[in-house]
Amino acid sequence: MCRMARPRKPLLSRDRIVETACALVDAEGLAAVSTRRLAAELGVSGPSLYNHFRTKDQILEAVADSVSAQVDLSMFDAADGRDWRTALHDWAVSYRAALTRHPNIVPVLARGPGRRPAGLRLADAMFGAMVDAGWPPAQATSIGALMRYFIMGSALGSFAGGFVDDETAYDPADYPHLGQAHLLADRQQLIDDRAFETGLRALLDGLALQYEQVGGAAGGSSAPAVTP
Amino acid sequence: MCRMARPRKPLLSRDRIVETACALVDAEGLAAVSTRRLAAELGVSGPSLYNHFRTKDQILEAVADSVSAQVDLSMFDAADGRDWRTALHDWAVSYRAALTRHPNIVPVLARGPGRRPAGLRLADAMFGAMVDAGWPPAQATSIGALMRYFIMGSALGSFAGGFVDDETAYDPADYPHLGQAHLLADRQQLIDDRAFETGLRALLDGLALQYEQVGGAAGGSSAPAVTP
DNA sequence: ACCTGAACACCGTTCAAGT
DNA sequence: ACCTGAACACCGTTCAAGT
Repeated sequence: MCRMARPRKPLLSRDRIVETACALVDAEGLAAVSTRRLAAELGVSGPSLYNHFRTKDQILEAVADSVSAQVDLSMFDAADGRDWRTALHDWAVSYRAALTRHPNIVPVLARGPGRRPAGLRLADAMFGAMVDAGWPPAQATSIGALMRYFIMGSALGSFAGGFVDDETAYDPADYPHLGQAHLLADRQQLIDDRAFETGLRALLDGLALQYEQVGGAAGGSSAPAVTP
Repeated sequence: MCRMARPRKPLLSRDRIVETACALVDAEGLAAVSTRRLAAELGVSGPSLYNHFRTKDQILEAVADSVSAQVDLSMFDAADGRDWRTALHDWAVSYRAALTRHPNIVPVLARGPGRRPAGLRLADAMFGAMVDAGWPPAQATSIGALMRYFIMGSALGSFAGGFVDDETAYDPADYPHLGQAHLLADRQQLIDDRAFETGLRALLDGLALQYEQVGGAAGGSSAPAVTP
């Protein structure tokens, strides 16, 4: 039919692999991703993937990075150091929202940014914003770390979902205070949302206290800097 | 030589399997634990394990629970509700210490207590102590959850170790604030320790603020209770 | 350049067989 | 009761072969 020799389009691309892998992880979990299964989902045979990624792990890393890329960083743009608290809050909420949209990939994200570009952009933006806001670099590093602990921990496993949804699971003789624990599974999202908000507020309140002691405001962009 | 027919001791026991599995996880990571490898370490063949555990996952659950059992809970014994802050601090430190002694099993622990006895004892003790200290049950649940987020997150992956130890890894053109990030890998433990202490202090400071608002002290054992 | 089938050295788990 | 070898249906990855 067609006389012109047109180049056949490749069946696969990195983007298509990452998208399909992400959908598979979301739908069936990390364990469901085998190279053969993923390839089948893409309509090719297993080894084909190795033309586009060096290992299966790099596919998962790419999925993780695509999730990191969904985190809003625009709150750090306003170079006004005075509002570090609001920025940190909004960033944390956006970060957690991205993770809870794809909870099954969190264990991969939790390994750290490594060489993943979106993960590094995220770390860079928040560290820079804290330093601009007047936090000493060592403290800004601590804030980056502790926010990460809290956010990853909150997304890694539901607290409520960690209990079994079975009335008879927790004998009051063994665990006198866990009588209602099996109910947690029901209201998972509500309980985890509330705990996250409570913890985030406590964290920010506590950091604000430390910010006063460190005299952070002096380093902000709206005041003369005292540190180099 | 021996005339008496003495019953031959079984080669395996649940305890010996758990101990060996824990040592293997510590030394070589979760990925190194296959039933065949673990069995070889124990001097038996792979399928033998199934006489003592129903699945490989249950072996890992048992390892995780043995780590939970190392967490000190004695600070919750003193039924004196007034010192919830100190108790919570000491508990968090002991919890994290247990996890960082066995970091490779943390992903399993992070799935939640489920039906693991030591994990449930831990949740029960801390929830009970917070309620005794005057926290309303819903708030005590939030505290249990948010402490868990923070502690698990801090143990799950080193923040510092999540960066690559390579001077050329982070181009300042791409990541203007990550110039020193490759140094983090060097001082991993120091940086993570400091971030944990900073975060824990902030969390407790923030919770103390909320405790005042909730009028928590009124429910403590040293004052007349106002709630049923 | 990109995809394939065959192959290698592994997996977790089951089961009939031994003691 | 507890351990074994053989077997099943899988893995991730390599590689020579095709286009």
